[in-house]
This record gives sequence, structure tokens and C-alpha cells, in this order.
Amino acid sequence: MATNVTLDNSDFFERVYKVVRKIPHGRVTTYGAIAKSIGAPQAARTVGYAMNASHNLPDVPAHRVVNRNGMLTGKHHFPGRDTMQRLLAQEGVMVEQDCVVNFKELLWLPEPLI
DNA sequence: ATCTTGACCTAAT
DNA sequence: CATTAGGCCAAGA
Repeated sequence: MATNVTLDNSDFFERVYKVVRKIPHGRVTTYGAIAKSIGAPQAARTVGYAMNASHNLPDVPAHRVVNRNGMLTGKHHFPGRDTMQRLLAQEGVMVEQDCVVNFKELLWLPEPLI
């Protein structure tokens, strides 16, 4: 029973996934917002790292997560060339020059976990 | 066990 | 206004 530890809710990654899964369809958020909502406003870097591991989880839309500038910094980590942009376009999110158009309006801020 | 890297952010110069 | 530096957490070598 003590062999499984990665499924613990106390894990940083699991917390990130939980928030990312809450991102509405056709909406985007930032790493900093996620980090802030989980109680680690300065651990935005780790959030991105968690996303990298979230590739195995189809429930975690990593393509909806961009940096605070609305830039698709992680698009290079997706399979193919513009998979991230394509996924966003499918949801109605237009991307120009690796930047989300109307990013400010499409930005969705998660509620802080109290 | 230590060092380096990484899909970042904020503050200071 | 643009650039630089520091900090944070986690995983790999």
C-alpha cells in the first residue's frame, strides 16, 4: 500500500493538474496563476515542469496553459510543430506569432485553493 | 549526495 | 522602456 506515492494529493504535480483540469473550454491561463492558486506564487517554474509530466494525462489540457505574456512558450514541447496552436484554434483561440490573440479576454483565473 | 537544467515570474538597474 | 539578476520546486546525470 505504501508503494504508490505519486498519486498522493499532497504532490505538487497533482495540485497543478487539478487546477489545469478546471480550465474551461476555449479559455487559457498562465503558469503563475496556477502556481498562485496552489499556494506557490513563486513556483511557476515547477508548474511548467509538471505540465511536462502531464502529457500522459489526457485530462490535463496543457495547451491551455501559456506564460504570463500569453506566449506559447511550451509549444515546442508538443508533438509536431504547431500542435499547441492547432489545439487552441480548435477551441476558438486564435494564435498569432506564438501569442494568444485577445489573451487578456481569454485569460481564465482559477480560484485560490483555500 | 551535488550540480545543472527547465513549458516561469517579479523586482531591480 | 529594455535588460539583468535572483528565486522558486522538481527531475535527471
